[in-house]
Amino acid sequence: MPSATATNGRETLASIAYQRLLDDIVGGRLQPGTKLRLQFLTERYEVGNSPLREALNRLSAIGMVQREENRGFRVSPASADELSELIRTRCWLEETALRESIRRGDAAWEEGVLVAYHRLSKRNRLSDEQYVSFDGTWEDLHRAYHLSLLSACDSSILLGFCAQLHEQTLRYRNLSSMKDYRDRHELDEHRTIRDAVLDRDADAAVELLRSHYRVTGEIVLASGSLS
Amino acid sequence: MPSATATNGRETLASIAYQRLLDDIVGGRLQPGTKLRLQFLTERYEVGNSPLREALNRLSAIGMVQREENRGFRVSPASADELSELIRTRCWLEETALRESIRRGDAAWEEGVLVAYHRLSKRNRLSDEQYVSFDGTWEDLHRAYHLSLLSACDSSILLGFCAQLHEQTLRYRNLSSMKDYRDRHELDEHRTIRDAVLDRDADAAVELLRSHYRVTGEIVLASGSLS
DNA sequence: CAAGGAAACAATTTCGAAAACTGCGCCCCT
DNA sequence: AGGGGCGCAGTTTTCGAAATTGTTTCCTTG
Repeated sequence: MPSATATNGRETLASIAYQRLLDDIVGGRLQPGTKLRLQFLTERYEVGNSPLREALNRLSAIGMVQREENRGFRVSPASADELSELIRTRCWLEETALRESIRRGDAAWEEGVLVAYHRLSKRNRLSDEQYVSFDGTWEDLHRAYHLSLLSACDSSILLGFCAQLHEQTLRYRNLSSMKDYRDRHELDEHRTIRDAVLDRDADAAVELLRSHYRVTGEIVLASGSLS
Repeated sequence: MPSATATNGRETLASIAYQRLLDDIVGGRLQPGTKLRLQFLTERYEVGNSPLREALNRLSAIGMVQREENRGFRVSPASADELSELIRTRCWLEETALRESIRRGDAAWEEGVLVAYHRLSKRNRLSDEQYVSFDGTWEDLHRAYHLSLLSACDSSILLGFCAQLHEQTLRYRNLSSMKDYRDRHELDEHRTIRDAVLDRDADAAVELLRSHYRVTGEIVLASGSLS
């Protein structure tokens, strides 16, 4: 099967449109503030307007697009202010989740963190082209790693909020033009965090994680490209 | 104009359906787990299925309804487990927001808290029937009071999450059959919290707020009516 | 009699067109 | 020259019907 729309079992046009729109917004291919006319979207994604409206409504609920009654949708604007608010909030929420996770996590959780880090580091050494597997993109592995750290916090609600913030900051990262930033010291940071977490050193792990986010944020901010 | 659909300027059928559905779900008039067939909803709210689907999609993004591809929507189930997760998460997030609010809040914020409490207490003394004003229902005032406490945290994202959790727990409160619980000691608790907040005593305020939520949660849990 | 499969039914999802709304330019009037 | 209203083009929103999917029932078969 060549064309892979593989997510899980069921698919509707609305979900497909949702996924592709989300990808294009997070991936930076749809610039912040862009007006999203239905005619344009219909041509681009080859689905009717009903599924598109469904997708847009769902995206507006997670803050990826803005809705104005009777005036349609546009990609959520991006600003330096919003980015720092995003990072600040993310630090708060993930501190809570991480402390709780370290406090409550069992052996299975530790192993999950270990495996997630392993996959990420393997993908980091090998380039995207060499690395052929079922695991998904680097971003998928990155997301999986970060969420695995928090996964033992025993609140799927909090976990969902953190995932939402992850997606939002990922968009800012993709908007700034730092393509090969990936291999800088990120892997070192991820390893250090992993070690602190597995040592159950909550204070150290939290400080490392917050610094990880703040540094990334500052690089994005410094790269210009934001108002 | 007799019939007041007054929110603000613009209205679409989709927004109206969204509001009414949200009201009915939070108000407990649509029981958890209820299958939401479009035909039924069309008759009940007198709008076509396109606006209804829009409303349902938006509601699913904030966790009020569940969506299963190709199988439609149902009101999100309610369980004792989810309620305690909700309360736990809410305590974490509001602790963060409240501490930050107390740390950063200015005079305008203090006055906002004061006014919100005043309106709530006035509505508490007078019954709904006596009290005629532009302020909205008791629940509106209650929500406004709680959010005013957090409003200086300088993160509209966090504030939005807290509002979402408020709505979810409100649904559980309405599901349990404690009608006249309102006047028990709630006003006392609200006053005590207000005083601690205006004294800038973060530790005390947080402890009072968390206890406020936990006690309410336990009363709801004790009232039975949940699996 | 149980199991498998096809057909009818019920519900959701999607499409295409009509209706409603917004924004803008134009004209008229003062 | 300036201000206000009218109408037109473009877009969104909504509706009603068609297509798709899931479910049940009944018939056939081993």
